[in-house]
Amino acid sequence: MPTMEGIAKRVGVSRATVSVILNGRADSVGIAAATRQRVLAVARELGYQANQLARAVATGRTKVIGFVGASIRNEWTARMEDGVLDVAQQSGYLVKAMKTRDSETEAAMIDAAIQQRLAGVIAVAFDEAALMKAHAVLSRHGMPLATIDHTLLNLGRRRAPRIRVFSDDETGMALAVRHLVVLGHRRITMVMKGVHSTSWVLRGKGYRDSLRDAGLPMRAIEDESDLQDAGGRNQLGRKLFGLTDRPTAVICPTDVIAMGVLRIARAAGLRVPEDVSIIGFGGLDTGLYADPALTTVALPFDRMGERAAELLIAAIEGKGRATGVEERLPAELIVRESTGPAPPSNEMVKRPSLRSSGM
Amino acid sequence: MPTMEGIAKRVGVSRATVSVILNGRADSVGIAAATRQRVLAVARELGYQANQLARAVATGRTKVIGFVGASIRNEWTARMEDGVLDVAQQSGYLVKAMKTRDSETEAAMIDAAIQQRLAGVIAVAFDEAALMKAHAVLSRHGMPLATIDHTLLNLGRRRAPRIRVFSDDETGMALAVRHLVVLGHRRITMVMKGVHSTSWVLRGKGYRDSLRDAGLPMRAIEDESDLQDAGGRNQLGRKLFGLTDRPTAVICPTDVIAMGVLRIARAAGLRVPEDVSIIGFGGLDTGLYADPALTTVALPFDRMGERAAELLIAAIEGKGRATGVEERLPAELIVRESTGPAPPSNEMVKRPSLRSSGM
DNA sequence: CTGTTAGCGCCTTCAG
DNA sequence: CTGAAGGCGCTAACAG
Repeated sequence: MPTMEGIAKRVGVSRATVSVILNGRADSVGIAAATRQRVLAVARELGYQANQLARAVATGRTKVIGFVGASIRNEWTARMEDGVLDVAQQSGYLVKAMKTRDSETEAAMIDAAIQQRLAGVIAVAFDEAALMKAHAVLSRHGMPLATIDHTLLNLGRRRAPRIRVFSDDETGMALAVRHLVVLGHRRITMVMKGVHSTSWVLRGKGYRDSLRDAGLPMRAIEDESDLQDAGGRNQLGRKLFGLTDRPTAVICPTDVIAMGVLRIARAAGLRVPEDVSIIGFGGLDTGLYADPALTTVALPFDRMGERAAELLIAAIEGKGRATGVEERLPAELIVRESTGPAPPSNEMVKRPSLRSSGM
Repeated sequence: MPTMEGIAKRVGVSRATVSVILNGRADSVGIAAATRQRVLAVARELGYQANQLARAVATGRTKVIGFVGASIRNEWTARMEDGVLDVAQQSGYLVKAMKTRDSETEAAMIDAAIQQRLAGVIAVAFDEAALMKAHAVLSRHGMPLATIDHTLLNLGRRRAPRIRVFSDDETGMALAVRHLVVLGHRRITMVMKGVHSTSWVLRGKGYRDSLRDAGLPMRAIEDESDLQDAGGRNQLGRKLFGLTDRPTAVICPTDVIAMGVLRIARAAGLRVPEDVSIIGFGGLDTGLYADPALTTVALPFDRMGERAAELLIAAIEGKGRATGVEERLPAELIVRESTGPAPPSNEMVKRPSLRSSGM
């Protein structure tokens, strides 16, 4: 564990000189090239590694940001963190990853972030109350906060403004509807499974508004059954395809639900996309491996992480706007194989065979 | 940004007293309850948060470990990190996540870890040369290293022994074979797609050995085609099901490949599992959403992360064994829907219909 | 029980 | 161009 002190006396200069050289300000201050060479050589020889901790306490700033979210176990959160890591690292920042379970641990992690004197933190999908508190605590310590979520909370822009990055779920859903309309679909239903978050609300709104704009009838099917389970699939299957005017296209609020609907359709003897088109939402990897590969509206998770990090770092380095920054990132339609032209209307009366097993 | 100094003079005691109280050693040292109350009260009132950085430079130790791996974008790496986070946090440790791309960034991240004076680091799937160097550098600074991988490198156990956690892919594969054998399968082939790592070698070995033990003929099909692509699937389809004595079961080295084979089988008009059983390897989430849900050999990614963290922290705190620690974690067979009894032998001659499109 | 002193490794004026 | 001095916030003996 070589220290500047060591290098200094080994070379025969003051440790201040060593400090200047090792921090790259050698020429702005003016150091003899020879001296610099020797110092650098000895540093390398000794395997010197700056103690960033000591440096941080001395300067009062750190190049470390925090990423705190529920669980990296979800593909979307993992992709966000991945994006954060990418830009953080290439900007010379390190990231501390923290996992939360409830608003209690959320608060605990915020405290930890402060104790570590992080330069800023990125919070994903915080509980509203926890978010307010986190913002208050953080801004009190002058630490910028960036969130990746859909909460519309106004946190006040006095001290430290919030940086907010989120996806445009509403327009994304409109993309899905338009895609189907262009393909000739007229009976487009959406499967709903409760409302899990603001983003789900937005997806529902996108569906309704676009359908209205297109002058098409809207039909949302509420369902709470477990699609991992044959019985659950069977139940949704009846609601979905049990009617004579069954939909020619179904929109799902997530890719996982779409995968379930894919199974339901197949079990009902419906071909995808010939008899029915199915479209997911999210753009998760799993849709790539579906049969047929899932058409979906991809959300820019990686990009959201990247932007949050970029904006946060800009704020940390004083290059950002002082007022609150909000950035809505566009969703993108990825057409794969589960959507196709609407079946000719005479075929539309064809009733699917609803077996009670196998679904 | 209240400091101990501030609290001290606010209460009217020395900052040493404050330090003792705030570090919970109040009664082991002996402090008047009244004093303690006041200090604690003021600390809370001021919103005091200890500066862990300063504490670290003073004590020379940190409660921060590093997790460095290729990309959290892969479900397995994400799950490992998730496991690490779980045990680290509940042990009072924080984790710094670092992403590497090549052996160059691997080395850079190791340097960063040292500069941050981390307590230890967990490295995932490092390049062999980088691993050797990392171990050398780290042990030179007295930092324990835990790896999650299959490299058999002997790094010497002198200074800091390596902690190694890995999955038992070989036995896992034996589980898969046994499962199929019990179901009556006799023609079990394995799809190989090059050898990507030591773990793949182990999987192949597990397949061959178990098959030999069962006295069954072995058949591994080498294939490099892209299963995302219909043409690629078609190609593998011919190799797999084009023969008269087509296999009744196929084993895949990964779940993603298994998903592709599922598509191939369906396109060939083969029912799964009635006509052919398909089994994956890995236990990724995507297999859950397959149709039929994929039977697979699940690798304990989360657990691997947990164990690596537990072992590393034990080493950090001096509770671990001084010699190298190796831990092989068992794989687990998860039977879902893609495997079933072997078809009666008279059916085995049935040739699948090989359409050239749709596969 | 409390205060004093020294020091962790580094940074930052400010004289020489 | 270089050295000395003081400080960051906290810990760790060791006296009072």
